Amino acid sequence: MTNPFIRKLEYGAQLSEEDRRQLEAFCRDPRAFPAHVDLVSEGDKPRSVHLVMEGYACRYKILPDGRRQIMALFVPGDICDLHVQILGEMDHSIGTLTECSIVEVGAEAVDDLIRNPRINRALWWSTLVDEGTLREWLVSMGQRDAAEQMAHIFCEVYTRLKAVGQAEDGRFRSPVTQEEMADLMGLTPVHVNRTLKLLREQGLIELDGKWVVIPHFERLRQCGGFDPNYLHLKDRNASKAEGLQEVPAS
Amino acid sequence: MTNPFIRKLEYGAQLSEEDRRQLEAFCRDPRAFPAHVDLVSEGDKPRSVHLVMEGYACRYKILPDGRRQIMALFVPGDICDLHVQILGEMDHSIGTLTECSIVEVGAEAVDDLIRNPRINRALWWSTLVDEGTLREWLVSMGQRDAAEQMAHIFCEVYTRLKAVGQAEDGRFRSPVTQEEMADLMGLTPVHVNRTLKLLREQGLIELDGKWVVIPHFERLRQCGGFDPNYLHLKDRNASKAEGLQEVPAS
DNA sequence: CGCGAGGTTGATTTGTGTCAATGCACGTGG
DNA sequence: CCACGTGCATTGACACAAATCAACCTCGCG
Repeated sequence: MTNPFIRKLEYGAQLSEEDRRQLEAFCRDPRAFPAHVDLVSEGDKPRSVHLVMEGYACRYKILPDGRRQIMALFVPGDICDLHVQILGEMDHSIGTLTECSIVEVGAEAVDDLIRNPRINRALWWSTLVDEGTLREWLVSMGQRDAAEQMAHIFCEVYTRLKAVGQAEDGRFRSPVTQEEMADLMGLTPVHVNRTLKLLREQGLIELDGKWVVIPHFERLRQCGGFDPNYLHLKDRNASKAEGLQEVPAS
Repeated sequence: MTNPFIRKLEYGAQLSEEDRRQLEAFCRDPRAFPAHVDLVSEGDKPRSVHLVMEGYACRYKILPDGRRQIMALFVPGDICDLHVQILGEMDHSIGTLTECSIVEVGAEAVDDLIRNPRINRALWWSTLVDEGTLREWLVSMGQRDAAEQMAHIFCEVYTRLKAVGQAEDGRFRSPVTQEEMADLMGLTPVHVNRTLKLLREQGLIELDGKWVVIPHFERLRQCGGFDPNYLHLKDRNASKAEGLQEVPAS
């Protein structure tokens, strides 16, 4: 099982072999995108739905004066805009950060998935986790200083990547520039650089080319005050008990 | 029509008389809560769903060292935790800010609503708007300085209250303390006080007891860079065309 | 080999936090 | 009816984190 989408959804519901086949079919035919291009732009009428299979993408907004805020990071297995067709127009943009392999499908294909109650439950789960992640980012921006925030986000990204088999033990690829990290954390590139240096000096992270190395996760976790509960990755067993129970259409 | 829940959902879908009766029945039996009590606490297993009919409530998180971040503000018509039963445990708390009148119902009652395709669409719409609001708050915390952020949030609250008939022309009740505003904006109470003073000096707002007065909305809007598109309050006519079209179960 | 994007560093400014004192309104009990 | 306490708002002096400005460095690539 190397399909990150299926791996991710397994955390949200107990899937059958048949469910997995259905999801596999859904992911057939990903398309390659270069780095730094928009998949959807603010103001667009939403049409297709995007699922990241490889690479990193993000959700962002640009203010009239050019300031940019990244509001979500998408890693393999993440769906960017499930259900957004309900809204008349996009209030933000979605773009790639790196080269990406992306499944782009129409609303009908999503509807097919959603008719499967276990998959529906899993997709709802992923929507709620996305919201929880956004909330945690808000907490980081509001209450944590730059070092805490950076440690927190490294912990989160590592945990999310690990969950879908996209991180090695204690290290993950991060071809993200410091300027992009700045847009993500609401800081200046200069301060991102200094903060990275600080974390390096404290031995909390190491940067090895395009890899981020976490020599001692527990120390980094503590620095950022990271508590993975908001990712809800441990619920699978809890939901196994009621895993076959139908989630009401919603 | 004074029911704020129905007024709000009218923005998300074209409702029939029958739909309104169903929603009205759903809201029967609100319960009074005092100010500053939790409706749901972090770590709880989620059970009931909460709908605010009167007063203000909020979603918040407290860090181990006591810092608090408010992540969402609920005004009359807002549902706090639709669908959260899917998750094993709450990753945040929900509490009242003022005295509140709140409808508290089990998941089954929500399922009944959701079987109605127009109401289902409207609830999806409200979920997406909540997410959009959260994203906009992230932008505020990341990119806007204290004055911009405060102007922005006043514009948002005024617009949301106006949409459900809970604000008068150019003024709304705000029995929120400066300390709560601080938790909401990620600032200190002292700085909130100074920022309020600044906005007052610039004639952008006036404080009259428990009322916030906006003498000239356009000026405040411009100060905060507020663009109401993320509230998606203008979509009703757009969706009227396809208003009766069934939203697929999801 | 030279150019450019991204990374690094230092000096300085600015916005916000911190600490501490004061004011003011309201409610309660003597 | 007054005295007091309590919660919230206000203000000032000062500390500190992050922004800003500017220079320089490094490395990959044409």
